[in-house]
Amino acid sequence: MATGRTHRPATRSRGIPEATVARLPLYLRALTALSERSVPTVSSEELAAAAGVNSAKLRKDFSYLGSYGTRGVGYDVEYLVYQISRELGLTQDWPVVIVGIGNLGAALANYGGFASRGFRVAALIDADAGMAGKPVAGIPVQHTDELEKIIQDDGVSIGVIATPAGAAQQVCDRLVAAGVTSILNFAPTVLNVPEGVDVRKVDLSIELQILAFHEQRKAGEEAAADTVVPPVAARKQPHSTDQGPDGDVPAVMQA
Amino acid sequence: MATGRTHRPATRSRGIPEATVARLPLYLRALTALSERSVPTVSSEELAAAAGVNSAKLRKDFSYLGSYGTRGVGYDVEYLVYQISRELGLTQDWPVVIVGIGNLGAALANYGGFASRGFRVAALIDADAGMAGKPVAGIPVQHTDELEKIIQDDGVSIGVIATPAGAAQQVCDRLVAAGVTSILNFAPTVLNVPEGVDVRKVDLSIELQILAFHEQRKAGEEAAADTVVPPVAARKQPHSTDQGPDGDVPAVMQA
DNA sequence: GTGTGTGAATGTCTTCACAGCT
DNA sequence: AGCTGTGAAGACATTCACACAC
Repeated sequence: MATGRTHRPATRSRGIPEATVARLPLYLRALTALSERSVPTVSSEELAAAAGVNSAKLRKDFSYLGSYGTRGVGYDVEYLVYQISRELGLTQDWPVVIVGIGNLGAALANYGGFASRGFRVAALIDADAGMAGKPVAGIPVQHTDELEKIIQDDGVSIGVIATPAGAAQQVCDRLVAAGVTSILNFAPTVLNVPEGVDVRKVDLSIELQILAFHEQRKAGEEAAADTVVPPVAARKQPHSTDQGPDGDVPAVMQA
Repeated sequence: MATGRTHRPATRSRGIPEATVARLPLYLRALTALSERSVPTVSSEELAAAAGVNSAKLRKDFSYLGSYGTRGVGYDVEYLVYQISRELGLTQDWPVVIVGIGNLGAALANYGGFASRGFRVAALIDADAGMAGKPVAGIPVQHTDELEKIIQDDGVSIGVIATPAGAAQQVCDRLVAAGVTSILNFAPTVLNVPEGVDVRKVDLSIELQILAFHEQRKAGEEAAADTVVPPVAARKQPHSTDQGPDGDVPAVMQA
């Protein structure tokens, strides 16, 4: 699945499943919190609870990275933080441009977790000439004309699109032409990109619609006490919390 | 999987796969665009291209809803819009509260796709008393004290959390206690909720980290021309576009 | 005893390929 | 002739359950 999976035996090969990659940031966040509290080691059970997944999944995930735990003891927090950071490529820092500095763009620029985790806002870009020079989150907004120059000068490979839907494809084309190969798209549009460029999208309205679907389902069920289903007891999740967190199976990897 | 799947044969039962549910909003958006251009019918191939998926997947997805197409012809646009809207529960309108009116909350409040698709912003809530009364997107911000009253009076079942991470769990608890059963969480925290409450999370920093992983991989590959992999040709996606869109396999459905 | 690491089993999603309706 | 709808195959992901290391 990954781009070039060689046929190596199995363990520690290149070839971490996408589902696992999507959870690594979650583990990393939980581990960072533990690290700040100076907790030295953690069991899969504890860490899984903090990350909102179940422990078997977590252990399987970690097994793709290598054998970083100690049987009977658990995982060394600092060591794991480092290993996951490295695996995710966060030991280097990635310059990022944000295009479209409306409320959303400003929110992103102000977002703390940005700078803290290997990302650096290289530039804020907006099409409105009136915004040029105005500082947002301490960084002066620049006009779209500067886009190509900035990307090339700073070696930016990750772009964030926070423009209205109508402008997104055009911005995307310019980003890609200038050398960006990963795009995080907040505009509600499907972007067309050439092969080799990754796109991930974040779409508020889609998330809400999915919630509405489940919400509707719940309402329908109350009325349907005629089916074979015991009122509410039949739900999954036998025991504890397990913030069935979400999932998110990217498979972005495309054209 | 779903809450109470009865053992009925197969077709048109309750039991639309989560992966399908996650794509329905995408189809709906593409169909709405076609509808606005007064296109009467569309083939699975065309619609799939517009939504950024492949046509087999789209047909399979629609088959869970029923047989709404016509062989040799395609799908009736208006009819499909209606059927998908109904399936997603968008024919009723859902009052939503947004808690935390910073840049992000304001961006969400201003987001157009909101009102247009069955959602109505019932209230904007912020803990800062200084913001009370100030209009955002034409709606006056209210203080957190009003939270419970608003939820009960308006019968709000969907809440959006756009607060800082530190406040999120507390806000969540209050939302749930007041009757909210679906939560869209923008704060970078794992929320603990009782069984029966759905949580979806949107997390900028996680998305960026996933992009960084793939970005790093690309960089590594260029150097690794020693493996059995032809430089760049081995990538998937044999032919056309197919905005390998993303995926997103929720499985939220839990406690 | 305790908790990791992992084969094997199960479940879910995607893709193929073609029968069957229009 | 064209395009949908869907069984069957394959890929992927999760969960189980236990051997093994500490």
